[in-house]
Formats: sequence, structure tokens, C-alpha cells
Amino acid sequence: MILDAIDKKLLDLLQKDSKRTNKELSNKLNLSVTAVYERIKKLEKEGVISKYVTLVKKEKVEKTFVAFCHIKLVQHTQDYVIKFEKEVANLVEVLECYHISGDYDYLLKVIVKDMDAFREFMVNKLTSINHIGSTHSMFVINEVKHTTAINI
Amino acid sequence: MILDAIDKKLLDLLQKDSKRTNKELSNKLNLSVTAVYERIKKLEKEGVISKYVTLVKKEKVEKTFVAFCHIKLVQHTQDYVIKFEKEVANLVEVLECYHISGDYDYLLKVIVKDMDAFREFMVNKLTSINHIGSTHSMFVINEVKHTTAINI
DNA sequence: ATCATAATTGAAAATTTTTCTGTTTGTATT
DNA sequence: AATACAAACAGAAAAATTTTCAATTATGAT
Repeated sequence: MILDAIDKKLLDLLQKDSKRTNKELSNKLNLSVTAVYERIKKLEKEGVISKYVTLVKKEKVEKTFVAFCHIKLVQHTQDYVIKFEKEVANLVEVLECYHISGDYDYLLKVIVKDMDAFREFMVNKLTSINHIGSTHSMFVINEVKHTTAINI
Repeated sequence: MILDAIDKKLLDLLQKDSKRTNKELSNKLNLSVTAVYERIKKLEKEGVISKYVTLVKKEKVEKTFVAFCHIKLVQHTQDYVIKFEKEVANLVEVLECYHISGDYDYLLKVIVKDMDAFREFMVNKLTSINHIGSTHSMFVINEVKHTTAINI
């Protein structure tokens, strides 16, 4: 699907605030309400828009401790990799998991209540997954920037 | 603000899909539409809900190259830190920036079109910020998990 | 028990989304 | 240039949802 300038502007607005009404959007884009409506429907149908979510402030729900964990596997057989990825994806403390290049195999973003909860997580959940070789954790001191909006 | 079990369930549902109607939610929560409405408004007012956003599939907008960049500053004077953080926050390629513990000072999540765009970004944008000592980049081979929903 | 406060409900009003019909616009073809 | 076709657009009506309102029920403190 080819995105024209209006689609891009529209996506930009929606990425920043999905609660804007079609009327608001139609004003900003100099279009009719229906035109906006149909463009959005098309973007949804084509999968450009994947979902609409509510963002929760972690400070308000006692999940202020954020850590990034590097993980190395002992082996890289298909079996081990598949199993590891499935188990990690099931951990609610892991919001993100990436297979990456470099010294380690994976990078995880973990969010828990505090250092104590993190220790608990490491001991009882993460390192109890088999085939993990080594880990290296980095703690977030301050979140300088965090957006979900891609520049289109 | 104290969150009861209903609030938590509600936040869980909204984090996964903010387009659910109050009627749908009222069914799942065994409440009236207005009760759901009032609870949501309160969560917004108290700042538990920070915003509603649209998520765009990066593959559909030609931003499939994701990298994590470690950055070390040459000095850590207040001035340098403030300036660096401000400049980094202004870069549209940088979706996330964290001040972290460990060997490096910062961890950045960068999203661009391809390796060429990444090189361009490194040379012309990132490393042109003053006071950067060294960088170390890791490239995302595969995104195993990526959610915005915190387990509450 | 009584009071005050907060949460909940159902109905009405206001707003928004969605559908529908017809028009315009752009593009390709002759 | 004229024609045909499809895609995008516009305005109005219908459907659905959000928001307001008044009244009721629960909750906690005195």
C-alpha cells in the first residue's frame, strides 16, 4: 500500500492520540469526516495500523523498576532457541525481547516493582529457563525519552 | 490512588485494546456502562492512564531496521548531560532513550529504514552531538516479543 | 443508628461513528 | 480530446457510543 502525504499526516496524528474524533481529524487534514473515516478503515484493513492501545503510567501501578537484560544461550540449536523464545514471551515481566547481534543473543526489557522483585524474577523465572548461558543486567536510572510513534 | 480488582481488570483490557466500547467492558466486568465510564474518567484524571495511541506496523512504513545503541559521554557535567538528553530526545529516529547503569551511560532504541539510513543517522545525527565519547550498536535480528501492556 | 461520601444504575441528551447515495477526481484507453 | 472506469470524496441520515443527569444503593466513620 502506498501512503500519500495525507495518510502520513493522519498516521502521525493517530499515533500521538488515538482518541481524536474524525471531525477533529477532518479539520486538520482539510477533508470530510467520511474521507477520514475511509482512510482509517483502509489503513486498518491493510495492517498499517496494527492496534489501538491505552498506555499506563508505570509510576502509578508500582512498576517503576526497569531493567535491560542481556542473555546468552549455551547452545543455539533450533530446539533450544524456539523453547527459550516461547518461555520468555510468556513472562509478564518481559515487555520486550529482541534477538540481537553482538556479544549476547538476546536483549530483554523487564519491568517489575523494585530491586527485590527483580531479584525474585531473575532467580525464579528467568534463569530457571533452561539453556541460558549467561546474563548481564543494566538498570534504568532515568527514562529520557519513550515514544511509540514512528516518524513516517 | 488505590486500584481495586475491577480497575486492574479494566486497565488490562484497555491496555490490550483501547477501542473496546464501554458496553463491551461493562459486560466483561459485570458493571453498568456508566460505572465503567466513571472509572475510566477517574483513571485518566489521576494519571494512571497517560494516553491512548495508535500502533503502526513498522514493516508497512519502511522502518524495519531497529538498533540499540550504547553511548558513553566524555564528561558528566550537568551541562553536558542536559544538552545531550535534549538533543537526543529531538531525534525522530530515537524512539527510546534510557540513562542506565553499567559500562555505558545511555541505551537508545533507534528505528530507521535500513542499514544505509542507520549509517547516515550515526554519522550525521547521533555522533554530531557533542560530548559523545564512544558508541556501541547492536542490531535487532528478530523481534520476539513487544508489548506496551504492563502486568498490573 | 445516623450521617456523609462514594459508587452504581438506568434513562435522556449529546456526540461520534457508520452507512448510504451521489458527485467529483484522476487515470488509462481509445 | 473524448470516453469509461475506478477510486476518493462529500453531505445527510441512521446507528451506535459517549456523556450527562437524577436517583438509588453501598460504604465507612462518628
